[in-house]
Amino acid sequence: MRVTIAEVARRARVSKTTVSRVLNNKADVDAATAIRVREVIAATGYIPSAGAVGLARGVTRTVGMLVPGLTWPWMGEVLQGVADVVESKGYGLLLSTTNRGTDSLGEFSRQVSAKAFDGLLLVEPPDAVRHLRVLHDSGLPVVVIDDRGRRPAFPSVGTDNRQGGAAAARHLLETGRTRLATVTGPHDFGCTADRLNGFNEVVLDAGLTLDPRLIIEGDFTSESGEAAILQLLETGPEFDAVFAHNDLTAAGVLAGLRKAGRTVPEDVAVAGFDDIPLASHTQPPLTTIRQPLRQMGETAAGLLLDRLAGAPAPDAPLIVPTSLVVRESTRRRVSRP
Amino acid sequence: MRVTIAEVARRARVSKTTVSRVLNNKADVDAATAIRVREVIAATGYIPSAGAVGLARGVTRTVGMLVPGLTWPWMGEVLQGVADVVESKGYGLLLSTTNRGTDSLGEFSRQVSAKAFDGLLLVEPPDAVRHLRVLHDSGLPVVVIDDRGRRPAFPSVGTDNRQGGAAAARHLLETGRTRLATVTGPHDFGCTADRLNGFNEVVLDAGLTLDPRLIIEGDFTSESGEAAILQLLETGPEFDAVFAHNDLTAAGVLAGLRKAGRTVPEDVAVAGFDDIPLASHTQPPLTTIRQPLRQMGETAAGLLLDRLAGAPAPDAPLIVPTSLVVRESTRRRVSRP
DNA sequence: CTGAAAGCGCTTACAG
DNA sequence: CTGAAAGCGCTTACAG
Repeated sequence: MRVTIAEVARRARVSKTTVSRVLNNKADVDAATAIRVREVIAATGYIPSAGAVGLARGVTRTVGMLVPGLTWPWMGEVLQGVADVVESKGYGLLLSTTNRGTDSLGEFSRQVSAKAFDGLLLVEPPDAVRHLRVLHDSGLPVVVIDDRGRRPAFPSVGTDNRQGGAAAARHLLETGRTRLATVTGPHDFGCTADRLNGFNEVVLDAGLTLDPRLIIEGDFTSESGEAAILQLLETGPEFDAVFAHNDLTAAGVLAGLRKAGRTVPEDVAVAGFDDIPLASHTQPPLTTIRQPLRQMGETAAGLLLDRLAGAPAPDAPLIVPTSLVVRESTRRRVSRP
Repeated sequence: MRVTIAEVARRARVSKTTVSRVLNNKADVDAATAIRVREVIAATGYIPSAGAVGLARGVTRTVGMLVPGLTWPWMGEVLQGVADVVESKGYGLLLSTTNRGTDSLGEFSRQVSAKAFDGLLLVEPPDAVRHLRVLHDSGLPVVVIDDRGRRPAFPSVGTDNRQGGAAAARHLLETGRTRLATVTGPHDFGCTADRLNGFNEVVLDAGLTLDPRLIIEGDFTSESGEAAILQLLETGPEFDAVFAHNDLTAAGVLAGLRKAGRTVPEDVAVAGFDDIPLASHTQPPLTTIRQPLRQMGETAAGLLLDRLAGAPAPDAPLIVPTSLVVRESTRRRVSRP
């Protein structure tokens, strides 16, 4: 039989009110009384029912998190970052996915409306945006983890895609490459434009230009990377480096180059974006722009918890910086005579 | 302002009892009344408060899931499988990790005791086993997803490690290899023994024997795979195939062989276990024994939900079969004259 | 077929 | 410093 506050009160010969007071560390409880109550609590192993507390207090100490899918290569890191801070603050994490489509969103909306959680963490909502506006406007604190650079209307945390693109260009130029190709992400993603712009800017600064024929749109899959390279090799101008807008694409680029008999990094240098686990295991290991995924998760969760604690929403997206991770795929060529 | 059952009752000119009845599709409600109530519900967008329902009914329609870490390469698939069935049944998924050690476990135990969920899904509890016994004995339905082959005392779902090991051996022998090396998982994991035994059995059946000097213990990291191979190459007898007990280890094996100048699959064939996303992107792509991770998650969640619905606990672990995924790393050698 | 009332396990004014 | 009572938003015997 579960022990309740009434049982504790009975055993400690006080009212439920008093037990509640010591439970919540309110002042104005006689020291001796408090000790007695604490002893009973310890002896019975009493833990307040989360549901009852939530109902009485109007909060759940739970945050919801809605993600498009759990199998994406970078999702684990984000989740871990979120879980770390959420748990350390004593909150629960209620996870939902959108990948059953409308069904999931319906179910999810129910949970929201059922007040199953106090705040909401969102990863890159696919087409749920209008649902979200409603939620947000109805007072539910929302923070989005934005890997697409959409700069949403809600508080969000993202990464510096422009700076990342610039770092990639700088690095490729430093290793002596001059004919730079790019396989981008989908053109309607904000991050694609940002990465491309940062990249382009550095190239221009170096007195070079980006050949438009060397910019191919991909879709963030390795298949698209391989296809892009094969196409480039067949019909495009020569190039000595490829910047892929994510690591999966870069892996496809490596595969394509290998099939075509080009060596990396001797013939062509390849750089990716993300630094997913795969990146260090490709052949050759992949130079990439690291997204601080875990830190993004931590930051987002921290921001949400702050808002639940009453902090105002920040007026601009929180941006965590990328960093360059150099591996074999961009090693400087041995200079030829 | 949130709309409550009282508000719906007032507008529909019935009692809360009646509203509750139509909400829960009980019989014995006048058709016209029911329609009227439903209209009010639709008009107000009323959704019952999950907390209040839970308190009144004594259940939360939420399952907890405790995982050692979210960044493990195969965790995403398992989570996705779990989330799919849990969500499709209208349950919530409350996620916790153990990776803050004792803290997390304490927090988690609180949630359990606070009755924050109806049942519990466990991934390979590190040292939480005795906590678990207590929970389970106290009536909380528990299902463990077992990737270590410990054959726990609770209902569990696992994979057929023995059969997987056998399939690996069979495949390597079929490609003409005869001197088989193995880099195992930690020796105290049940899956290590099972994979090894299945492997060994097939080898014996083929009239060959496993050279004990060609069996090295690893720890499931790529570093351990690379180290094992380098050691074998330096001090061990010759070998023409390696079975690594997981894909990460196999990736290390590939790296070690490459450093030593051995080619795969020409000089040495390599097979892994798991089929994590990495496996198809190594060079050469890795033949591996696929663990049906997502299916394991689905099965475990289904089992738990069945138990919540009153089904008895199965008396034996549920075992989902592995399958062989053939890629380049074990391609048959072109026969030499 | 329907409703008043008690109860789920807490918290929180309010009164003393 | 302490407790009785109302309330959080539901469900469920029970009575009609």
